[in-house]
Amino acid sequence: MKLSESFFYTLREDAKDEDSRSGNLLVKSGMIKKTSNGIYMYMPLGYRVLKKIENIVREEMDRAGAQELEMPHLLSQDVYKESGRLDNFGPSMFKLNDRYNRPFALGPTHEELFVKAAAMKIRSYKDMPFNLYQIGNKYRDEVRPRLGLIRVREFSMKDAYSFDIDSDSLDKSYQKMYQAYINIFNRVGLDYKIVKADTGVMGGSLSEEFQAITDTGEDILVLCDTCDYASNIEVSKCLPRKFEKEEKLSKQLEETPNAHTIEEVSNYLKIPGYKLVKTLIYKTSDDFYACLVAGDRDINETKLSKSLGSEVELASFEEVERITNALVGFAGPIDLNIKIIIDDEVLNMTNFVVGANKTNYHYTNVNLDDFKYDMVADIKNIKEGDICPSCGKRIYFKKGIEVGNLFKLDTKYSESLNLQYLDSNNKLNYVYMGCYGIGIPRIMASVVEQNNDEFGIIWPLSIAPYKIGIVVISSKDEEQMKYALDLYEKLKNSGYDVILDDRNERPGVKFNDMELIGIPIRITIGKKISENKVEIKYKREEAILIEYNKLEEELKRIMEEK
RNA sequence: CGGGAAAUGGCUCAACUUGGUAGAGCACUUCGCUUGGGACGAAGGGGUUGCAGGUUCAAAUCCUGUUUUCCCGACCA
Repeated sequence: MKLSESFFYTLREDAKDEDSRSGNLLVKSGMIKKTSNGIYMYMPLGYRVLKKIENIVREEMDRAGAQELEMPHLLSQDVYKESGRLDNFGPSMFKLNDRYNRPFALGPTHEELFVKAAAMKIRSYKDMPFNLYQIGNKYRDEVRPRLGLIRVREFSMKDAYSFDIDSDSLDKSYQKMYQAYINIFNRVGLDYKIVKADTGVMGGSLSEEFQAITDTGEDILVLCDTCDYASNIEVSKCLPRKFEKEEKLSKQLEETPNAHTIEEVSNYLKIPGYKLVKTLIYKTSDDFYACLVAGDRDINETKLSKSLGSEVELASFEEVERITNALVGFAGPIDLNIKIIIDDEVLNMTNFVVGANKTNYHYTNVNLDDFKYDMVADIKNIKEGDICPSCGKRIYFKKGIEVGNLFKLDTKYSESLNLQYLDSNNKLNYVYMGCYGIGIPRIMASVVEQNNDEFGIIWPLSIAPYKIGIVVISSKDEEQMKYALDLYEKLKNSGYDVILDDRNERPGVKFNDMELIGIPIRITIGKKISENKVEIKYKREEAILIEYNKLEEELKRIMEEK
């Protein structure tokens, strides 16, 4: 592509409405443009990157034996009614009506349709295994779109679905996808971790995530270098701490004026947070629960909701005050008339402090015999520096962007949508499914988050919009232009992605643009061309001067090496 | 859906407090000059100030409503 004859622009100023480094760089370099909150145009340059990522994904999926197809995005809501997920998605599904007022939706995910597709083929155990996938847009009315391409409402996703006769066979299909994912994320040049994760609205028995490591990430990863433990904090186990044994004392009502928060109470009573027990009131669709954790811990709502078998939500201030007969901040388990769940760590605690369900009062020296509880479970978040649930050494945190996930769905959807097959004993069985997602724009954003500097993006060769950029120092110099055009044609004919910056601009403008849009290999044709020499530069490394006719050799070397 | 901020040529912002009919830099057009790190000079074009009401002789400016965007807390690729 010749820049002088192309749609090409970059911005000089930062984008005012972007809140992430990657979003800002992608907008500034003319790759994307926001049209609405969480909805973007992909400009020609950005579109090339997107398509290159898609193609890598496609190649690896095909290589793993999956077959590509295309599903509609406009779907009757009946599709989700059948599986019972219409309510599950709730407001995050874009809903609309057709002219006869029949309810439709823009597809947020496609398990149901793939089951229908699979049903066209599956009759007997001989019909499996197989794996179907598509690369297409998903629509989700996210609560808060943000961070450029990281959380958007319309995005291209690769979603694959495997169909197997039993759990062992599913495991093999799953492993194939796992390996394909490793290949994909290596090829796009991401620094990532694979972590255990929550199965969420997808359901099923196992979920793992591929997480791009970056501080911009929205997820917290729990990692251990000693044993390779890696988990999303949402589902990470947290072993209870042991505390020093103490003689049990009897409980005391103590005035704690205006001490609502753990910090205020621990300051007022001059005791550390781990001598307090926090009581938080949660509600499910039909009940309230008091949840107790050590004062210096946070509740993990994912684990809590797993333990209760229901979605949970923090009760409102009004509800808390009605239940405890006290202002918020003084809730406690003693004489409380709702179900009580205690974190397993509380079992190890003695002589602790709890709210007294009376404004401005707490109980001190409380022990487990002082109140009844209905359930013990691990409902706390693990903290940095806690011991590793797997090997007992210390864990640490990193932030990540979820770029891919794998789920073992087992028979969840085949049961709700009645997908069965006949086994060799002439018995009907439910099909075992797995589903596997990759967010294409998220890869794009994550790669930018991980590969940029003060000048701009630094694309890896594999997904750069163009691998090579030729800069002509003076477009009015006939000799320079002659060689540049010659080189441009030659490289293009050899199959390289190449752009030629032949604009009538000063060299600084051209260099800055090449760096902003992140072209990995820059060839500069300037005055030295009269001595048959040009400059070649890989990413931000030092430029080197080489003979014009040794260029192709050098390019080959770079492509192979990097 | 809650809490905070903003909306003015293509972009980044000023003028608003104290109403008087909109300005700068960048970008753009033409000419000249310049070409190894976002040059320079001259002359130009472009905005009914997010939208709708209201107050006023007069509204970018004050008031009310509304929409959109951004930031802080509950979803997921």
